[in-house]
Amino acid sequence: MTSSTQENPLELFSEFLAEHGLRMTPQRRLILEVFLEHGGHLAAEELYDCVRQLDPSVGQATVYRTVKLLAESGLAKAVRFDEGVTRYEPKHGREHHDHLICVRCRRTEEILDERIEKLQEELARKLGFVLTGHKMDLYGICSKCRRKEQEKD
Amino acid sequence: MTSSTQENPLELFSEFLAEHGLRMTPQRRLILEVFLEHGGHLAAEELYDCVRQLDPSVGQATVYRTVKLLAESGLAKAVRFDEGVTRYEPKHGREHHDHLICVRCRRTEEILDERIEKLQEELARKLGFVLTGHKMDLYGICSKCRRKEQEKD
DNA sequence: CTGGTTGCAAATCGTTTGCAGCGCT
DNA sequence: AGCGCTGCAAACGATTTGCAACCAG
Repeated sequence: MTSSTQENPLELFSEFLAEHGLRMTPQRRLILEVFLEHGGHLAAEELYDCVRQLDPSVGQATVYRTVKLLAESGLAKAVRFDEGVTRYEPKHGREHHDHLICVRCRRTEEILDERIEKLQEELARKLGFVLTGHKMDLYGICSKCRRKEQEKD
Repeated sequence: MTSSTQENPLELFSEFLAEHGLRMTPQRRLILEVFLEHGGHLAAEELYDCVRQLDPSVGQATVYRTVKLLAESGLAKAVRFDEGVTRYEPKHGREHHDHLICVRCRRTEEILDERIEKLQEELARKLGFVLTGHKMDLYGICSKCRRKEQEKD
């Protein structure tokens, strides 16, 4: 149970920082905690708002810089939906997944389909590419929002 | 051959404008022409550069505004890769497709796999969503770039 | 004429960066 | 002491908006 993939994120982040000649600080610790606790797809700006409530002295530049480090360390993953902002989701110990987003209420489901993943590989290989990653976002209207719209009619 | 889906884009755009109480202008005509002729995934800024070469009096705000109208009219489709800019591709009369992007040289292939499309529908339906659209970008290294990298070793 | 359209410049949004001071190690 | 870290504010790139002059219907 002490295998490296199950170490806690804080330690992993500290290790990453140390390996790169960087340091763990109270701000970074706090930002990481808030980020992990929230869980969802947080924009840097939103993360900043959350962090500020716990410690108003933290600057937004620090949040932006830290969230980038989290992405580099592999603890966070940057995701971009059809808006103009970069969001981050916790990645440590989590399986790869894609997203199903409700265009009305913005609720987001995580999805995964092995058959699709296989077909993606196959498709890329046929065109001479070696896949390094992919993103797939499905947009639709969730059942709750459809119900709401029917009530209006 | 005069069916509405095969009308030429200029007419379609004029119709769209008229239906919305808007007007066709020389600037809009020029921007549409340049956009269609280029064909690729053009950012508004790049489109502005092209247009400016033909008519330096056109302002960039006009280009940004027009490209948005094109997207609303259905003649263009906004695509966002992993950069920070919105690109537009001609959509009129074109089949839906996804993208396979080389992370080294940024070359982009258009791809389509019916099996994947079907699975996407199925996946969404299972979760109670009605799909309105999707985006799938595959990232990889193309054969040309792989060859280049091997030469360096 | 009227109301949409234009170019310009200023404003905005999300994000990055320069810098002087601070705090680990 | 040295080097990374911080908050601040200014800078940034992409995009949007306010406005007065302009022009299409």
